[in-house]
Amino acid sequence: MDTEHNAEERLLTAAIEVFCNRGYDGARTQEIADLAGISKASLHYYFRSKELLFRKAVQKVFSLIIGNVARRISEESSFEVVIRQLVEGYFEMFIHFRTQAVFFFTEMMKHEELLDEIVKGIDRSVLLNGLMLRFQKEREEGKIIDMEPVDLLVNIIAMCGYPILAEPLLKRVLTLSNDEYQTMLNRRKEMVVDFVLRAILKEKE
Amino acid sequence: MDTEHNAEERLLTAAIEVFCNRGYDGARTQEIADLAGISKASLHYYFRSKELLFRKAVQKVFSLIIGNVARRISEESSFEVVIRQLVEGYFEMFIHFRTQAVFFFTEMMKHEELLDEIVKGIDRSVLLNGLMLRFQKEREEGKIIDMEPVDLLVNIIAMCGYPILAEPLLKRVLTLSNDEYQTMLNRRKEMVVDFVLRAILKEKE
DNA sequence: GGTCAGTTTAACCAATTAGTCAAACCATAG
DNA sequence: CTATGGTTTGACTAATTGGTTAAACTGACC
Repeated sequence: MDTEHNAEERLLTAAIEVFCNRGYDGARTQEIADLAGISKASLHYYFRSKELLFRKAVQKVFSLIIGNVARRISEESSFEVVIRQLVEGYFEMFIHFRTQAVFFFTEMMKHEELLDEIVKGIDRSVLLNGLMLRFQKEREEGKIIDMEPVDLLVNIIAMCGYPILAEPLLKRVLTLSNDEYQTMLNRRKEMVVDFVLRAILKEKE
Repeated sequence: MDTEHNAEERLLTAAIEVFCNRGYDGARTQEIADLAGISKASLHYYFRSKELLFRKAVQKVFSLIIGNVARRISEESSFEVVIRQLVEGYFEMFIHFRTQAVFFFTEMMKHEELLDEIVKGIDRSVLLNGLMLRFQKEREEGKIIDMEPVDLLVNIIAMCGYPILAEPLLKRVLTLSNDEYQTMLNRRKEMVVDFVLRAILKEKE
């Protein structure tokens, strides 16, 4: 726990950690306060209620994650490079924000109205206008196979995210040790890029 | 709530529903008992504690899900057909058991020791020996590209499962209406099969 | 009918927990 | 110094909730 910043910031940071690890219902305001090194009464002074604190925490997590992705896919490089950057970007995002991502899947399932509020506030132009148009352009130029850009994007995100999100389960079902699983994850970055390019590029070398 | 079966079964069914919707911490034993139409005291009579009931519930859910997958991929058809069956099988599994699958990602992250116990009890021969060997065979015969069978399987599961698990989030980030999202999911079954086959088949038509 | 094991429940208990509040603690301006 | 505003907290409360218990109920078997 950092002890530098002011009380409000420290509480929010602590809240993110506790909510991500324990979920909304499992989180205790006392634990958040303790982690921040501040009394529980102060927590209510700043955020009024657990629910309000939760909202602020979710918003902050989401803006952190989103910022991280958008930064990487604004390039104007060759198509292959764009795919590679995209895969690497999502991969590292999911590794870095694994607990937060899992947290989103579950908590947001229960608090869907919060998602509306949050997604409304983000800038999707990079993703939707930048990236999707680029996919569309390649398609129209006949360089890639005829598929919906959105399907391609979802495929990429899925192949990057799923093995990280489902690690505890996959590891056991596939009977892989921690090391073996890590090896698999390491080779996936390159593998997914190749897999995607083979699936969509039209010219057969 | 079915009222046919005996108390124990009804409690377990109710527990699965409540745990999947609310998570372990969010679930109330009273709600489970009410849903089963049985007193909370009886719940403790049969299962001793919330924790024990939770374990039984998780085990039952898992065996339901697993059974559903294994049944579909035991075919000895052509490779293309195997891929298609696999994709359709996982797709329908994720749609049918969506809340349960999300539940697994979150709760099992917190109770990893439970996963060990559960996965130990299942039969992985169909998946690992049957399917993986088939992939391996095709690879050795030079029909498909040189890639690890496990990577291929993970890619398929990921592309089937992720869009369903992440629906609430994806729907909003991609600014798709419910109908549009449904349309996307519907075309994915065919699309993923094509995508995979293009990525792995060696001969260029 | 009587008994006995298994089942069911209303009433209760102890522990936990989100939220409150009045008093104390600053810092800064007058 | 003192007054004032924002800040901080220990002590408290009301409500919830998992779990217990003793008593009642049920049906099978003698």
